[in-house]
Amino acid sequence: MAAARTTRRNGRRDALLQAAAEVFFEQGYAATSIDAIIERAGGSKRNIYNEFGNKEGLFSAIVRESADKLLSPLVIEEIEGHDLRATLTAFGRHSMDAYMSPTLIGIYRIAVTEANRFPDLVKSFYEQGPGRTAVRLAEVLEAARERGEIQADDCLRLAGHFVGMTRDNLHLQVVLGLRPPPSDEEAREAVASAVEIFLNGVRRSRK
Amino acid sequence: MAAARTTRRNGRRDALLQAAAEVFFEQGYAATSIDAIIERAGGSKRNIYNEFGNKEGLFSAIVRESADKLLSPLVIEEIEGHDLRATLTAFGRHSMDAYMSPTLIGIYRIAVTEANRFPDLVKSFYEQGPGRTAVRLAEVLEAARERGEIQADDCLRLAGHFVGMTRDNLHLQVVLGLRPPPSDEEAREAVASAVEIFLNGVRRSRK
DNA sequence: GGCCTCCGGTAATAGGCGTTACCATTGACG
DNA sequence: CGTCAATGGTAACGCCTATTACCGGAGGCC
Repeated sequence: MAAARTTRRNGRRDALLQAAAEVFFEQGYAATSIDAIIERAGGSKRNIYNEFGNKEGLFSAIVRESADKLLSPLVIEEIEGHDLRATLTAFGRHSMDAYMSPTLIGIYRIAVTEANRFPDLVKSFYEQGPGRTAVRLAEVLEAARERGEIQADDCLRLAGHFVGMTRDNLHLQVVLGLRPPPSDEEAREAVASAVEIFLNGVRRSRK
Repeated sequence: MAAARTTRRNGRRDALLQAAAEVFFEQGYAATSIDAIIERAGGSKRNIYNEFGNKEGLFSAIVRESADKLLSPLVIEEIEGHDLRATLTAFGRHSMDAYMSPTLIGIYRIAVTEANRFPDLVKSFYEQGPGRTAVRLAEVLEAARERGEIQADDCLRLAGHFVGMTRDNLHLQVVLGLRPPPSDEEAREAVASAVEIFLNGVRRSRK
């Protein structure tokens, strides 16, 4: 059967993706050479060109597959049902973990510079990630608004404020390589503080 | 006198910086060729190598000089003296204008990808820009805390929350090229909304 | 005006890049 | 066991890049 050949091929495919991701995230797209990837993955360039067609194809595959892997739990997971504070806290923690993961930091770094080269890729990355997160959170807030727990004009804007508050300067510093990702403890504190301010800020008593 | 020669030289220097900035911000560091810069600026490569030594020197000069130009008003300007709402609003508007300016967006894009190549440059960029902004805002908040207007544990963290809230997903979308910088009207609304939530959130009455 | 220094344009150098042509090898299949 | 298609390694190609060697000319200085 051809199955053996196929699984070996998939293993090699994964190894290539893994190695390529490392180099791309370290060096950026333009500064990464196919040779450098092969040096890390073993084998020969022919592997890459057989599997992904060219450099752009390889990079697209990386972004698509790692974004899928990292972002889908954020959407699927059901974090409603508790009170708003618990929901926001869980939400904040999940999105913080996702955004600070080395893979997403790497993708973010390249997405930012190569937005011109890969506009579609970047667009779908945003919509599956931060965009969808904000929309999802806006729905939660909308429900709370209907229950009379909070006061709000524009729930989507509010959602943006919340995720912005959790991102903070932390994300910026990590992305710029000025500090390592936060520990669990730091993440917990940052989210708790943001939740507190946010809840107070949008409480029904508001002006 | 050698003055004529010197001013002509400075004019050329500025033209080079200007053209180089455009290309760097459009294409990224690695993908930008010296030839492309010269094509836009006129003259010959020798100009660049005489003036800046090499590609890295040119890029460093761009970042240093435009960061100076854009960020210093944010620090020097005295926006205290009014009540906290007015101060926060002015602060939010100024920082939003700065962060959304094409130049700073361009620098940000490259800083993110080339953090490995220019660690010192990136560090000083952060410290002169977002870092100093947060520290400055923290002082303002600290004063308000001492006056009993707000309740707070960690004013620096609070300051981070505020700037994060104004950055929102807006900054992300602009940086990814998914939308143009906000109009004055949009900026005004976003800042007003953030100020409102923030003020409510940290008000003395807080729990 | 003559000298001399500095500046800027041209073209060369040396290396690196993505991509592909070519060939040896391998492993499935009858 | 022989055939054949797919696979993967090597080396080459053509292009592009940062950097510099060289040289002609312009402008300050005496």
